[in-house]
Amino acid sequence: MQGTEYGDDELKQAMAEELRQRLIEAEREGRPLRVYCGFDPRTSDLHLGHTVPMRKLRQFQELGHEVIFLVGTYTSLIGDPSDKDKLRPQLTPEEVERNALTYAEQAYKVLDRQRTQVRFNSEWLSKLTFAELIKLASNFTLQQFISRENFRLRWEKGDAIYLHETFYAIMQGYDAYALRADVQIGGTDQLFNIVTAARKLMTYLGVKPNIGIILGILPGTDGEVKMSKSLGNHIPLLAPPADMYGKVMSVPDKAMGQYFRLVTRWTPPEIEALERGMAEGRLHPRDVKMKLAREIVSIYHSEAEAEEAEREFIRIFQQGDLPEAMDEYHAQPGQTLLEILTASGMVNSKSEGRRLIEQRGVRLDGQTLNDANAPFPRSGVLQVGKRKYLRVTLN
RNA sequence: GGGCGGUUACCCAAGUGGCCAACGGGGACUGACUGUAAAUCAGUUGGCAGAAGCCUUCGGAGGUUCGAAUCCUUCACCGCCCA
Repeated sequence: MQGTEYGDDELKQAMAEELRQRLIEAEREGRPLRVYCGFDPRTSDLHLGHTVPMRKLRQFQELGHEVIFLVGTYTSLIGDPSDKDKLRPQLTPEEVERNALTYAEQAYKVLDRQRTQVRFNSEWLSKLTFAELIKLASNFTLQQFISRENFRLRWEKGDAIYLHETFYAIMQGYDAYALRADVQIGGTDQLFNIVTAARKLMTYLGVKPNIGIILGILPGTDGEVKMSKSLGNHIPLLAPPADMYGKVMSVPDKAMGQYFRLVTRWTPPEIEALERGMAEGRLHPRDVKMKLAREIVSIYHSEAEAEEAEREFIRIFQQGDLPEAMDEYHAQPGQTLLEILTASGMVNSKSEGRRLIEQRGVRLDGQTLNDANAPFPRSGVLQVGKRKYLRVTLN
């Protein structure tokens, strides 16, 4: 149960106990547990946050259980209204299909391809009739929804809550029923959907309710809020090794514990040893974070690439050296600094370039440049801000 | 269906005829400090030019005015209250 977070000890114990019972039961029936987690294919760009439930699925897989990777195709067709007033364009079935495939492909960085069933919830949700929906919906009251924190806050703020948003819980509950799931995995934001909605509907429909495994939410690189692409605090799974390493290093110290538990392969005793080491001052947080970064890059790339990324990181940030690879730009004679900055895409506009120059953020081979309109002096490495480099050659 | 209120830059939000490219906060970016950070401090945050200045922006479209984010008309969307 590492990394779980029910926010309620009683619930946690009840779920742990029920899981134990279900395991015994399944054992007796000579079957594995059916474990699933749903994923939203609205985006195809997975990040570390997505891997948290996947990692838990993987553990079940390794213990020989049946794992279902459920793609929420039907949900995506409808379009998630949770971003209040922004109308999301509805995705076409083709787009959803395409996203789903690249999604699953990235998921196999964590999951065992051979032992993963991929299912799409449109399979059964598209066949539900209105009459069936009425019956399902009659299991819930408006009060239940309004008392959920995310709805309550919006309710109190006077923000719109659309009627069909309440369908989400019902749809998800029906997924669990359709799959006859023993266990459903999700983040704390899914607590209501998994524990309340799914269990209620499954019981109503006459099957054994699923057991919820509720995982903590991985904070983004800011260390504060949930990792998400739209907040720009995400670490994409497809990030190159050096970039991934650097992004992990930029995570504030206080969030390290959550990273240890949610996205590494480390065992609880190993994690405890690291934390104790830091608390007692024997281990430097920086070194521990470097170990963390190396671990994460190893998972998604390789041991060798992780070491390479680390060397690169040490060279650039700890020794102030230059990165090995950088973009090149061939300057024309007489071209000004400002022109080169914009033409090479180092800045978005001339105003931005001027601003950076004024702020002493533009350097050529370590020497600050301060004249935007002067012709570029010579070949060399142009650095903009902390981490943008460009090799400029001037004939 | 009726009455009222709202829609401002990446987000929240102030501004109710000129002093508005638009207060403040968050975020982001730059610099200092550092462990790469975080915290802190200083600065920047529409574009063109960088001297003055010009252009585009305050839900959409039109109008009034020397002049509009601010007034009027209309359309769209949202909220509240009443039915």
